[in-house]
Amino acid sequence: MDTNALPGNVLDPNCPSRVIFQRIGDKWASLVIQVLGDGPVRFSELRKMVHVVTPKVLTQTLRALERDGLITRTVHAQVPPRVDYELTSMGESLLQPLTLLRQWAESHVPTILEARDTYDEAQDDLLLGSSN
Amino acid sequence: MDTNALPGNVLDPNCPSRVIFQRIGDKWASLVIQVLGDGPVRFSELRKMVHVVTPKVLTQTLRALERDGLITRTVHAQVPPRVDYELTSMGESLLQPLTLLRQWAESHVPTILEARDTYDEAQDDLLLGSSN
DNA sequence: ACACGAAGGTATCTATTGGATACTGATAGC
DNA sequence: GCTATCAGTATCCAATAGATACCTTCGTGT
Repeated sequence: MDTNALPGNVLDPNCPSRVIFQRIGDKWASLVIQVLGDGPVRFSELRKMVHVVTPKVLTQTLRALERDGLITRTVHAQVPPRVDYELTSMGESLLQPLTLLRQWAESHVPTILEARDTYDEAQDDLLLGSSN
Repeated sequence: MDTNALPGNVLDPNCPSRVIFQRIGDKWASLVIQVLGDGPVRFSELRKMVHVVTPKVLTQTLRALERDGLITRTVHAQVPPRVDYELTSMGESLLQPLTLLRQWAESHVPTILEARDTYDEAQDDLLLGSSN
């Protein structure tokens, strides 16, 4: 009997919502989506904008996002090749929650950096203080 | 509201906001914070609620969140020991954007699963194409 | 006296992932 | 021919996540 007949329970590892939640939180995926918020961008531009990501990892990220229907990949038959990545409407719908999160992060930078300093100093004191 | 001139630019790898943004998106951190949204929880309870996380990784996650001032760690001097983890007010302020993201994920589960099926079938067709 | 169990972790080892770097293939321009 | 461009692969190595075993402290049961 699973306690999660609900469609979404991020705490249940068997629930797809957890996988999806973690895909959104992916190191690069969320950045890519935010970059694409201003319109289609080609591969090499993405690499420059979301620096410093290696081509392998960027490709993996883009494929995963494409597979999940968040972006589209359009190959223009020309040489040198041109490939545009663009948000789908579902991808666009993710923009707002992601932006809120980014704004939270940006507005709390000073507080967090301060907390880190305090924490690190306390750790130093522990190590040096008792000489155990 | 100008989001580009802010001191934080998640696209800049040298900017702390990117590090913080990615800490929020961490696989376990975001789940832990949501669990703590209902009040303090002890270590062993966290392990059960956020399954399946190993103690090592949970400890790493909790330490990182504590260092960033998002949670507090309270040791009760008793045997067996009791350690409670609790959101700080900053941690609580993260709850809402995180909840929005979770709700987005949960509400888009069916669409995404469908997109995956479609994508995977297309890939299969490509691979088998020569023999079709 | 002895062992056991609970809670909150560490220690250690291996599997998976991420990252750096080099390379490919098609073609247009020199 | 030689080179440059673009969108990736291929390969190898380092960093991270995960599985498992173990530690400590003390109250309780036998």
